[in-house]
Amino acid sequence: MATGHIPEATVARLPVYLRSLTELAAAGDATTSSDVLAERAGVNPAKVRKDLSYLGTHGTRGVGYDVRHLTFEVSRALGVANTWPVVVCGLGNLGRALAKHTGFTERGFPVVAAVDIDPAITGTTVDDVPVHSPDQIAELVAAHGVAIGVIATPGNAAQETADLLVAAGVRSILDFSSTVVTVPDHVEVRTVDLSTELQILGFHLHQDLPPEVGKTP
Amino acid sequence: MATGHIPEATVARLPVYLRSLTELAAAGDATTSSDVLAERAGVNPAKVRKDLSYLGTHGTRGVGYDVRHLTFEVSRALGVANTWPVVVCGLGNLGRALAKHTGFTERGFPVVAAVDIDPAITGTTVDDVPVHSPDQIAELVAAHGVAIGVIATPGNAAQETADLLVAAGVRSILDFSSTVVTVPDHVEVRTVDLSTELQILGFHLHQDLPPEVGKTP
DNA sequence: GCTTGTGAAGAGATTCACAGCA
DNA sequence: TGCTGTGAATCTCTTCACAAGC
Repeated sequence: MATGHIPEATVARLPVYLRSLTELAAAGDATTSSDVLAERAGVNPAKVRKDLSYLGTHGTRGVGYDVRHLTFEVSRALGVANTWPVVVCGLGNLGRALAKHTGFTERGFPVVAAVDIDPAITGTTVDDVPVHSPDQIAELVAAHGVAIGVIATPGNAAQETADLLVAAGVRSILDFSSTVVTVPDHVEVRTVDLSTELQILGFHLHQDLPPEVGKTP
Repeated sequence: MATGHIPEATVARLPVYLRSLTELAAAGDATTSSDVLAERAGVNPAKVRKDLSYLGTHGTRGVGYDVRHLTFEVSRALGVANTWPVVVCGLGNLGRALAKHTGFTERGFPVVAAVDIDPAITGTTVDDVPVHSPDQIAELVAAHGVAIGVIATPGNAAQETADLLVAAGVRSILDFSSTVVTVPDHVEVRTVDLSTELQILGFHLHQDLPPEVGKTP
């Protein structure tokens, strides 16, 4: 199958496959199979094969996939050859951790700047990342070719921050702020809400509990 | 409809609705509608109505939903009345930020302890959260009734940490480690992988680029 | 009037199961 | 023989569209 449209659900799994492939290569494996990849990625083997078929891959029937070649194909599909500079907005506990996180740069997402409203820290650096004031977002985006804005501000500043990022031309936002930000259609937002994740886990813990009495007071 | 099984996709949206309802109540609104909730949650109004119908809600046709009552029903469905103590494993940049994060306690997920392998910090505290060594996980879980383990260790320690948590009786894990951890069926794992999120955004940025030349070298 | 609640249709993702081929 | 690639079946989630009812 030729490289056409790749389903979202598949896109979300490609980074996991890529990581598994890197580990397999490091372990010296030249070939692998959908079973092995599925085991490592924690999914069904048929799903792996279908996912990879969207990339126009060619594994070898009876043998499996060439690790090096598949790594190349997954990498190309994800566009990991590109570097997308990131600006982190909001330097609370989480923002600071994200600004310091070295894994981002390794994967092609260098944190080129941070932004915070506190004048006491603008002008300083956090692990070599310069801290600027929010009204410099447009300049920063232009100067560094920033592609992705990370919002780690308190909830009440999130929309405002998103507006600044969008106005500056950023087309992708990763939002940690526990709020729903509204952006134009051409901007993609992914939300990571840590409290929501815990609440989902809490829901299932709660469900497993014996039924309560007095459900309707 | 009576409170029966609630679809996963719905469960994942309930915390967002709950937050919207809290804001509406704070703003003094006594009633609201699926349109308003949909707007705030960034979803389709029909989805809101269908989601709420799983809770066995009773809005009023022609009027809408009573904010107070709906808040109560969503809260009950999520089980937010419960408190689920959390232990944070791994005190790197991210683990430290999570241990300090005050929003968790506010939502019923107090961080009662942290765990790290570095003997230099065991015995200390991070924002009043005591730091212990990993071999004390079982004790900590038993002593505090820990329900949820957060894994913020480097990838190579994640599985080992998960095993300790599971052995100690933890039934829910929130994994930030960029690895797939394997656990028994009765344990629920949710994975939050920051690099993967960026890679998904990168994929779409890359897709919007003009087609490259030399796709197959 | 206006908004809920819900069958039914539609879209998307997952899984099965087996033909195809090294 | 063994593993891929994929049509078909299935399941899940979303969206439509409208009857029900204040």
